[in-house]
Amino acid sequence: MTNKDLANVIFPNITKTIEDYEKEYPKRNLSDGACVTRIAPSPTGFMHIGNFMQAVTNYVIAKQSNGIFYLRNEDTDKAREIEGAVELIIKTLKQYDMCPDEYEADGKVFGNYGPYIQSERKEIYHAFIKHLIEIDRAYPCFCTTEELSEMRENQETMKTRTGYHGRFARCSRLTPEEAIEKINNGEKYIIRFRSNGNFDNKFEFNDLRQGKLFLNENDIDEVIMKADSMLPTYHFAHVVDDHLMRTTHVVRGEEWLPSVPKHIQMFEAFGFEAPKYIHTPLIMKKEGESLRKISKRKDPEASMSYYDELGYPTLAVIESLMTIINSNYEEWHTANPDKKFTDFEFSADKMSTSGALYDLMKLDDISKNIISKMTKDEVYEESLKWASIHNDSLKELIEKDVTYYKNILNIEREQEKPRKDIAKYSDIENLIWYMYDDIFYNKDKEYEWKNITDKQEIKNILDTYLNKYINLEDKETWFNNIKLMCDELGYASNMKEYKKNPELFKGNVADVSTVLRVALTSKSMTPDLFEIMNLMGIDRTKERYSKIS
RNA sequence: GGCCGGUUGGUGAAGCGGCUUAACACACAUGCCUUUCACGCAUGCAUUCACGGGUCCGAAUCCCGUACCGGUCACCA
Repeated sequence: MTNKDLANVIFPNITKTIEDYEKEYPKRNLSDGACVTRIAPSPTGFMHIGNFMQAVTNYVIAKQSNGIFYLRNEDTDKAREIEGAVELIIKTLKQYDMCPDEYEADGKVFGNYGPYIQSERKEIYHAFIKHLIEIDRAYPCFCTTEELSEMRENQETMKTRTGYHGRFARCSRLTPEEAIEKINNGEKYIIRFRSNGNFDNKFEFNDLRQGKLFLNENDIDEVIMKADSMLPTYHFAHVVDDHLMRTTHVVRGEEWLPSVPKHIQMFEAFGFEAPKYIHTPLIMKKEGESLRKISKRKDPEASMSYYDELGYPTLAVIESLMTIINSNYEEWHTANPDKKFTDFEFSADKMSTSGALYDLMKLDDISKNIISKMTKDEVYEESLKWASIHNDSLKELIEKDVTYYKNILNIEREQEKPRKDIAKYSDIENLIWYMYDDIFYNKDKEYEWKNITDKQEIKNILDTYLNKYINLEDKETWFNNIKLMCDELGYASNMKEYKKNPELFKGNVADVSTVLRVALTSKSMTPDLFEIMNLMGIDRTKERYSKIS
């Protein structure tokens, strides 16, 4: 009996050959230099910011080379699969305007290189495994879990390298006859790849980010097909899928680097060219003195839903990630303010080498800049979209009077140097509530008086203002009136003079303005007072001032 | 423990043997401008690149060792 017989015993119904599949999934017809990238999540839960960062990287590489960015659902671990996980990832990608060119969802396949769900590719994997068995590069292994862990313990006490290799690889020495007999006896088995490597040999591997690396050859006979589901392990699926789907660049987490020798070996066994690899740093978080991987349980910001809930513009999240992906992104962006992030020339070797700390402050800064450059209509639309899902009271506020809301947003906006106070849509409510009378009068608030706190003096300023000086014609007249009032009441209307001889005055025009501001809004920090007063109108201003006592 | 990688300010980092008295950005501080805050502008913030040794006329940059940090060693991806 031969390996061919063995292969037929294991896969009696597999008739397609790997050549058939080669023809079915031919090399993609793309322009020179076009990159085919992918995001290959396993559907085990939420969308992690690290996965998302890889998605952004893949997306940028594909888009800027006129290539293809596709999504492959790696659902070979049925035990860990969580329903709806991939749908969430696709939804997130679409939300961020990074929809894959090819993917599969809701029973529909988009693209010619599918299925894009691994559990639907079983037959393909089987054909490839069958081929390996035929050429004696794979074999069934009948070792039980118990035997394997016993072996491991032995290896540990003997202080030898653990794993199924060399003389420890018992089943690798089974003849086809023996193997077939065991199978016929109903013994459970898995399929292992037959390594031809020598751990003491090094080979050169070129990672596009890390550069030249010298890695030990793999000598472990890795499991390539699992017993119960007959589905492939990650390693094998990676080799088959990325070849058949004609992936040119694999961007994946650094945690995969140690298994590169296995993957290279498998590509070689088939005579396939391996893709180019970019192993990306993990996103880290500082905890006390030490760094650790950003974690789903401890760090809410690890989940993409965090940014959604707080209402960060999608572009802000992407750009903040871009600054980690390539730290020269920011400089490029200031030099090319009108270009899209996909136009940025990504270079793998500029990726950071150590684990990046995700900086929420930086995100806020980027986000403030982005929102400040939006028109009032854009902010209105985006904030309403956000509020409709995440904040009922803001939604109500907006819809009560859309024009008024837009006018509020427009204070110090749509000008050359716009105000930057909104980092995320969830900030808005707290920034504008005092513009609404029903909230203003019902809210339990404190007036943030500054230098002038004497009730009598405040009353005096407000009364004088209301009686003689209130004027909303234009900003200049308005402010001139305030200055005139300052002169009358003994406050300095000119800051320079005040600074020269502060003792000559009761205070200055800034102090007086602050009183007018706080009395109107209760806050010492607001956008331009004239515009606020103008928006509210004289009657509402009088009303609010009259409530101060 | 084996293998691989990393270590530049509060943070992200640039630099890859002389152009560095270590870029840029965030944060922070101060000043200016200003009706406050913010915006904007200006200035300051690592005499030093984990530590020790070596190579060299010259090192953050190359080599060796030490320490620390991270990844990985599953029928998980």
